Amino acid sequence: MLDIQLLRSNIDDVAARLAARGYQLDVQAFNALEAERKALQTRMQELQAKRNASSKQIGIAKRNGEDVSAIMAEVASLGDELKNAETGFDAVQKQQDNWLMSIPNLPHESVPSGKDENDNVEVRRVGTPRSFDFEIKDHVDVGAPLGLDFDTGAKLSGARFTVLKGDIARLHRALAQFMLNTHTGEHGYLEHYTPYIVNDSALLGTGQLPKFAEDMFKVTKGGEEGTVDQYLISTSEITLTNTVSGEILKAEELPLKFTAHSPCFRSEAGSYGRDTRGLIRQHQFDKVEMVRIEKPEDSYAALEEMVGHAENILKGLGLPYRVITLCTGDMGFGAAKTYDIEVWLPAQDTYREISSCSNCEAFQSRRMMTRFKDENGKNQLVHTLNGSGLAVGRTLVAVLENYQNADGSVTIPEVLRPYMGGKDKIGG
RNA sequence: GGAGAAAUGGCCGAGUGGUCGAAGGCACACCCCUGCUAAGGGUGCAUACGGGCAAAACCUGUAUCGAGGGUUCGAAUCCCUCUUUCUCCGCCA
Repeated sequence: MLDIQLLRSNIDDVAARLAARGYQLDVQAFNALEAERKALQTRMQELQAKRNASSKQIGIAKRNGEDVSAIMAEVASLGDELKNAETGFDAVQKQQDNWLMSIPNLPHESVPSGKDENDNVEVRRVGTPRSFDFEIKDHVDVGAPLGLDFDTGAKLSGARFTVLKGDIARLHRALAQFMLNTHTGEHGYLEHYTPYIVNDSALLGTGQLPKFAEDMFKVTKGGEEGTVDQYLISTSEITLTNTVSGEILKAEELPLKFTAHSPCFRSEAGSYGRDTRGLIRQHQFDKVEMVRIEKPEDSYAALEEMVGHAENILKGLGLPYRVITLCTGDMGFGAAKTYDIEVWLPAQDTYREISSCSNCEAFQSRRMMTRFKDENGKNQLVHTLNGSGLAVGRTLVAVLENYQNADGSVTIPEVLRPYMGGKDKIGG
């Protein structure tokens, strides 16, 4: 959520910055709504003040045993007018809130401007794609004999669900373990285990709602709609970030660095026909997530550091990758700046996204009301960051493709072998 | 699932219809006093939004005592619904 004060004082500037990310801010509509709000609020508050003053007088008069019928009559006449003013104000306020909640974040000044993914800027490439002296297979064909089973997944749950069996299930688990151990042991993140079902308030906090309900899986308890809507998490960014919603943190507690391994559920609405083959785009996939709660002045250094933490996983696994800065037009709703990490997939002969690290600045904390007390004792909104470290399913894809051998086996990256009972390869 | 109790400021805790945004204590900040320590005295100390202001300081208004509704001229206090916590019973991995 943007600061409404900024909209009030600098709306043209805000509109221009939003235009860079392809969002048309309706300045006129805002100004009209704002004028209406101001008039209604002033009127309402005047009436409330009048009522409060009269009620106070009644109290005093009664205590002194005086006659109060005159004041009673006077204040009674306020009733309807006050009720109307309150109703009107509430309606406008709600309209303004909903609208505000649907405006994306402002891009940071360092973000390259551009229209779509073609305007993203490559920052660096690390590692050299391996050259193969045999006909390579994609991960679907490499994985099939090892226990990668799309048919059974489809039988159980439909398209975009998969069953992993045997060594490949273990490899999948090994990847998550390696990531989690690295982030907790070497990067200083606190491991969390969190719910996979959350209330809508959490999704409002991190920005999945109100705008992106169609991307989520909604769940019901016993088949009945409860008093609050609940959803499967699409990322543990939601739970990790919302652990501090509504809190006023102490400055010395910051930064907070959280990590969790969780499944992610995404309806993938609107992606029919895209990445239908294989594990790339699933309704359910695992991810190890990093979340950081930072002081504003530290958040951009933290973003760089967190990208480095995600990169360390790829370096450890020996997978070639590149880091790109998303342009203004390609960033997600809540991000002020995003780096994507793309891993080399030899069968696709291209780099594919495997991590996304974003600084949301105060966009989420303003929605969640997460603040900290600064040196002057003032409450300031924190900055929130999140990043995949990494998407486990896609990492599995990358390992299968990059480490495949001519005989159909897959070499296990060195760092994973302790998790694989010491094996150096599977299959073949 | 059943029965009961509870939810108040950073924390503890008083407050059952009227100068209550809320006593008191703790914590915290500043000042005074005290030759250390401890104790004592004073002052300050919730949040959001609106208006005044170019802005800060400040002044002022409104709202907020788990959430949402209701009764009333007036609600922390009464009524309803919900949420959460605790105790007991049942069920269950």
